[in-house]
Amino acid sequence: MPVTVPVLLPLALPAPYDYLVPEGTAPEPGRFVVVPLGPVPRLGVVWPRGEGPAAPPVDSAKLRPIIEVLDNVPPLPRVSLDFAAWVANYTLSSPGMVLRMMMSASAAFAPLAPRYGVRSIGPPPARMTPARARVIEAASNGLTFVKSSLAEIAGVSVSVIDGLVDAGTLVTEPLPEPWAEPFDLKRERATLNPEQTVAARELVDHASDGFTVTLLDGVTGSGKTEIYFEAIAATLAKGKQALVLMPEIALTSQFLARCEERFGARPAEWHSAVSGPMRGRIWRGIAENKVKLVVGARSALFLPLPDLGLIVVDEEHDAGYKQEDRVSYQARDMAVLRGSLGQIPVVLSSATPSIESLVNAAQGRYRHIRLAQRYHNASLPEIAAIDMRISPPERGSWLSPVLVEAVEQTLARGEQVLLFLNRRGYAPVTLCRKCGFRFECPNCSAWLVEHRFRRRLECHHCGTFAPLPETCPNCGAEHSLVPCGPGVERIDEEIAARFPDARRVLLSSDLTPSVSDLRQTLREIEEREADIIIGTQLVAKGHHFPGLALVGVIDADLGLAHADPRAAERTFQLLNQVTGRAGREAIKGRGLIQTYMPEHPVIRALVSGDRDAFLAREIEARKGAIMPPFGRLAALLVTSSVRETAEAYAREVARSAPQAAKIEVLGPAEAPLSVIRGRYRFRLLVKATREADLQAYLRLWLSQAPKTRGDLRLTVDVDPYSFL
DNA sequence: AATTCTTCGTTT
DNA sequence: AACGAAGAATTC
Repeated sequence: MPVTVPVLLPLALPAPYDYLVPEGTAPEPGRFVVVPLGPVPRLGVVWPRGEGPAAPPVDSAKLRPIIEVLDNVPPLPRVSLDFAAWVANYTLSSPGMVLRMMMSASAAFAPLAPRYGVRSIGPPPARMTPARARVIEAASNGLTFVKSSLAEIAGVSVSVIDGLVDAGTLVTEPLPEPWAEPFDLKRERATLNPEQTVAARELVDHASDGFTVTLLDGVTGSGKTEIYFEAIAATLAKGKQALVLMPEIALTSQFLARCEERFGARPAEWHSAVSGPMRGRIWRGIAENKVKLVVGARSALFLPLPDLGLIVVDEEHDAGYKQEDRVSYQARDMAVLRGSLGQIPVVLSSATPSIESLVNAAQGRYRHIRLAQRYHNASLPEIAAIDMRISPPERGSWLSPVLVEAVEQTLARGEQVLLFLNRRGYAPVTLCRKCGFRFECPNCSAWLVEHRFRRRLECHHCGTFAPLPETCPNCGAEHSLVPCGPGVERIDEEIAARFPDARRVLLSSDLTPSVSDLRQTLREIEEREADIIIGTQLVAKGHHFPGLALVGVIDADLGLAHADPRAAERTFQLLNQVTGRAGREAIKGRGLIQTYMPEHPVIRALVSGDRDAFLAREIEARKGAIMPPFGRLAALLVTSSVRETAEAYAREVARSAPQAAKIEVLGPAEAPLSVIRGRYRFRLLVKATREADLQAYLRLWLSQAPKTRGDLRLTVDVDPYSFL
């Protein structure tokens, strides 16, 4: 009888494949192995026998032996294997694709090239120069430096360093890993106010209870970070690993600095902008249980943390936690699942918690800690709506006179202003005044957005761009093209004209694509090197600007126009978060919201600060409609380059839907964004009650649905967030 | 996901 | 009959 083990490959396959192992050896589950797949060797992971979906037994003649067992790479911990199986099961994706996410650090599987640095060892060079002296001075503390950074500190070129290495003054040696430095848990912590102390105590006291979920729900500026720092400290003190998830990578820099202040060492950072070789080192450090604190984007959830003791999800309400492409998952929900598998506490932190989390707290599934006070007794910003029907902006302007005056007063006091508009570019639509032609994306059902800095028209859905022509492409008229509506670039233009002496910063993801540039800009704002910040939601999320006194929302109605069931909740969260940036410590904050519907419940809730009444209404509405979290949703998306093909197939799929109690199938309906990248889109929506087994239903349905053919694609999104 | 196999239409 | 492109099937 040949001895085999199941091996899961990071591919979209339904189950692991069996491979032969030499007699007497049995690589344990989680071990990385190289196996032949067809003509090519591939990296895979030994899977536990009998877990998850199994392929039908295979002809023993087909079995091929494992090529190599990677004993030098730390294996995936058992909990990661379980997690992969659960996530695959929950999201209806293949376990291989979840494994792929866990292996997204190819450098971790190659032999590690140690990084080298230089260290000063003494004898000064025979020939001394001013440049050399500066280097010796800079390196006099005896630490090992990365060559380029030492050169930068000393203000010399790298060749000077090389010269000193040749002269024997500096020596080249392997750099210690950044996490080799131990955390200093005895450091003096920030003084917590009584409310914070109680909250921190509660978190720390329950840290050993195994799996618990705590919703840390505190107004902006209430010091939630300081509170969960206590839980992190307690976790690190036990020698366990802690994971902090953040929705936006740009936010992590301020968090890293605070960690360093609090614990005296930097956590490992994990997101898409971390370089390949660095990913490899961090991945290994984590798998070897040497890295104890990780801060990262949603993908960090799939790191091989063998001794995880705490998960914190910061800004838990943020829609950025939902991944839509490939495996679609909600990182906040998967974090809770990971916590339950690891029997560890999970902390969800937010100033505007998601309705899902609030309901879970209200129903006793989550513990609920509320903080009503701002840290250092700073007061909450005063929020007011500007009724644009009563105080309309002048012609060609987007700012109401009320907002303009408030900006003037704030600048006069030497305080900072933030103007928020969640729309990139200069103008969302450009049309011809003569014939009414509008620029539309050739591949998507969307208007092209004018970007004046880049001097072109762009599609925000597929990325195509074209230069803005001089004449109308339809009627040939000259000087007839007019931009309609504002984007942040247009607000920037207006501010430049109105306040020529103010120092402006325009923050938009397309203008500051590199993380380091963005971090630099955020730092400059913090240092008060700007008076007016104009930005998209990039500025709304988490970053703290100490000098900010006024936040102006240019168009509060933007997010409310959609028929999206979460539109009101999301708009409330976003605007509460962005206005909450105003005023901390010594400065009294103010938020002004431009709107054409000041009577809308979202605007009223923001102005009155009565969050609970607004949320209670939203919760009741969800309950009545059996929408999440009172019911469950899944979306099926059918796409094809031919409209009729997509529609006909979507109907076939709908017809094949099994009958089930407590489950309802709606559609197909043409998606609101009916074409993206040249593909026509039709949607089906599955509504189920909480008791129904949604995944089992979907699996049954998909197994009996007609096969896709040609360029048809069918994707499933469990717990969809976007309805476009 | 990547490669091989199958089918079908076109070319010589 | 030979060739090529496009789609379907297979990989332990």
